[in-house]
Amino acid sequence: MNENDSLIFNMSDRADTPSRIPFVVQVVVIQIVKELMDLYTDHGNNHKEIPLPAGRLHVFANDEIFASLGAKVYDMADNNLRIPGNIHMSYTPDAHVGIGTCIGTTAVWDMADGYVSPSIVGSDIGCGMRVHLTPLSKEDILDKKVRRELIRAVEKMVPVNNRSASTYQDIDLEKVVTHGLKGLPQQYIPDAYTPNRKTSISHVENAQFTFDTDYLEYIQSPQWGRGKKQIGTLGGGNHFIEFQVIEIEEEQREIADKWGMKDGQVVVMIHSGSRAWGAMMGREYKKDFEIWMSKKGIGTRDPNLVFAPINTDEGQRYLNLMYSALNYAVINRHMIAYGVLEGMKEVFGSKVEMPVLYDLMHNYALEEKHDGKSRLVHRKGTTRALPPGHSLNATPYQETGHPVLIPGSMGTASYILVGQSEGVKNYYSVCHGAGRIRSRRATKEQVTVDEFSSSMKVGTDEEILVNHRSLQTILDESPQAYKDVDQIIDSVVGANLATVVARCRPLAVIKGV
DNA sequence: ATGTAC
Repeated sequence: MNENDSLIFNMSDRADTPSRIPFVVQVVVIQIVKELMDLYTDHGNNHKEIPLPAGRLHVFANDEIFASLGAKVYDMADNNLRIPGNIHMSYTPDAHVGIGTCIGTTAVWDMADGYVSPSIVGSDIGCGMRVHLTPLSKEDILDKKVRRELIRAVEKMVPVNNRSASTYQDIDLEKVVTHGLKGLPQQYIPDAYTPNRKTSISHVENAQFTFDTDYLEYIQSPQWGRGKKQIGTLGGGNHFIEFQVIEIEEEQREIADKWGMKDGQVVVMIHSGSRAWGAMMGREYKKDFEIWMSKKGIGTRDPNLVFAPINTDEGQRYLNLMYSALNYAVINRHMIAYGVLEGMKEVFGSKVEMPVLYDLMHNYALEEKHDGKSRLVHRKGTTRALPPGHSLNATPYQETGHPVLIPGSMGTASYILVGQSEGVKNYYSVCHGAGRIRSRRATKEQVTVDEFSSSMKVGTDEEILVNHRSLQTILDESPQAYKDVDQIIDSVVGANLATVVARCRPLAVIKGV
């Protein structure tokens, strides 16, 4: 992609991010930023530092990806840097324009006197990834008939249509948003998730986020109904369930062994979030922040970017309720996986085990200790990648560091990485995926179904099977909508933020609508 | 991303 293309893309994205300042002024801003872009410092190892008018932006990208970033993403970073007291702001190579803040942003404030921004967390709070290992190898599901059967069996348990209701009526919503995985009935923490029942939830990043439950009183009654109805449902857009086959990276074979991963093994990768529960939170509390800002006379160049100090009623209400959405997202992925396990049992027999490898998020703000200080780390489309030995690692991963789950696109590859100690320079944040190069609308206009189906190898023995009769309905999720994931991985590996443990190629894909 | 918002 050349620079002109990226500029056109970013200009057309303006429609999604309306701004109250006149168009002419925006052009001037972009030109100022463009001049400053030439003044960036190159630290080497895919790490660039850009002196924007409002502060410094770190960019972790190889030269090719760096050259493809349009002016609009720098304009957005400049807006975000205007929030007082920012300590660190960065882009991972998958950075692209989002609402108020780019996807691919890591932004940090001190807990003591810092700010929180629902715009930097983004709309799908707690959205993230989960991977389960299976006892199957590629040969077991190469037959298309078997894969079709598997897709059908999973769809019986995991609703993929927007309005279909949860399979589970015996889950107490208040319990799970309060206690996370610990609030689930015991039968949903099956032995088959792990050889040892006791460890199954210690494998995930956070089994429970604690918060002041008095704030749950702010949740309106329709939300409780909707939340209950959507437990264990997939959602639409980029959310998916994939059956993938893994190839271990030679140099990391030792870690792969410890994680129980083998060459040619089939794994289940899940991408989903907090559904309507978290979406409501973002919408509802954005209003709170707007009122706070107008009371204080604080304006922004982008009305979609709202923020308030952590130590305000508004900040506290948002943070506490955001944690309920993180709990929702984790149990939602857990229950999706439970549905997949039931589907697997139907096809491969009741003895199938499906241990969870890991579950982690890429949209949230979390209090973390850095340099001995408590800081609020916002990750909007970035993934935490803790290095070996870091004390925040989940118990089974203390020694190795935890698996970092990075989806590609449905026609390419996904990756499992592990963090590096040098990642401290970016608050241990890496990319969250390939990142879009085209908006949904632009993809539908520019990519044909033929191009899409040829990248899915339709009609060949290597065909990646999809649960949709026609690819037309999910055209905006075609591989052509995304950056080249190999370039993204090359960027973070070259920046010494993480290394590759395994490459995962899709064999079957389940998408929502 | 979202029973796609006012």
